[in-house]
Amino acid sequence: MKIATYNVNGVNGRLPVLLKWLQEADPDIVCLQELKAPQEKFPETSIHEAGYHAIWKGQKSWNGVAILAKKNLEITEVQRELPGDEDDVQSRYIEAIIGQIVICCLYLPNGNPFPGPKFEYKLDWLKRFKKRTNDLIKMDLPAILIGDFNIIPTPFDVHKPEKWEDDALFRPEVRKAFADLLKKGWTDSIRTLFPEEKIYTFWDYLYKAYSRDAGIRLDHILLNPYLKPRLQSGGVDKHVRGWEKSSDHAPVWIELKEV
DNA sequence: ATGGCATTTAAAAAATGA
Repeated sequence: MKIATYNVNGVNGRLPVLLKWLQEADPDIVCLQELKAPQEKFPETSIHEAGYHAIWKGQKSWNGVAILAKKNLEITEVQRELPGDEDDVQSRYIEAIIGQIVICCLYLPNGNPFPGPKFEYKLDWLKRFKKRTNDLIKMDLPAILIGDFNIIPTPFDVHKPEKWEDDALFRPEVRKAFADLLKKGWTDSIRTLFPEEKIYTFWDYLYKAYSRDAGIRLDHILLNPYLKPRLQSGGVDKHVRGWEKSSDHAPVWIELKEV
């Protein structure tokens, strides 16, 4: 079972890139972030023709998340928002059970500029997320937290850490939130597979960041203790970032052993 | 130290991103 996450940065603007990658990578389950499309503008037909069905939560202009699965895999939707704030109108969370695994697809708030209300929103979102993930650990089910966390977990995950000290992606508060998840028993699958390697998932469009490999690692796949023993392989499809009209993120994927 | 890029919405320029 191959499971991937990809911040597409506009699902319609990037549709050719998304379809090309789907065909090449052939994942069973894909979580998408930053659809940047209202609910009715999700390219359902094209996704279908590519061999997938999907659930999604859109929003005009910004945010938006989706879960795609091969048509032979049933998708049972569990949540279409992160519980805990009825006034939160941003489409950043969708959760489903597929192949007996709980898949939590998330697009965590960016939080910049720090300090300010956007950073406070990020911290609040993290608080709600912590509650949800603690509930999931208690439920004794295989579960994955997957998506664009907008968190650089450690200085090793950024090209020039000194330039990011006051950035909302790297602030101690959010790094601690990520570290707390690991402490609770979630496994950072990519870092576990490649403990010593420089691995990035995002390269800015500016400054020739991709050709200089000046990146950051923001997109993560966390496994609960039930799933950890099934982790087989994984990686970042870095070359996709070099394609014409690509997102500024690259797809990240893992493979799980069948039970 | 500044600006450099790219999306959406909507018809120019603003908001957002990381």
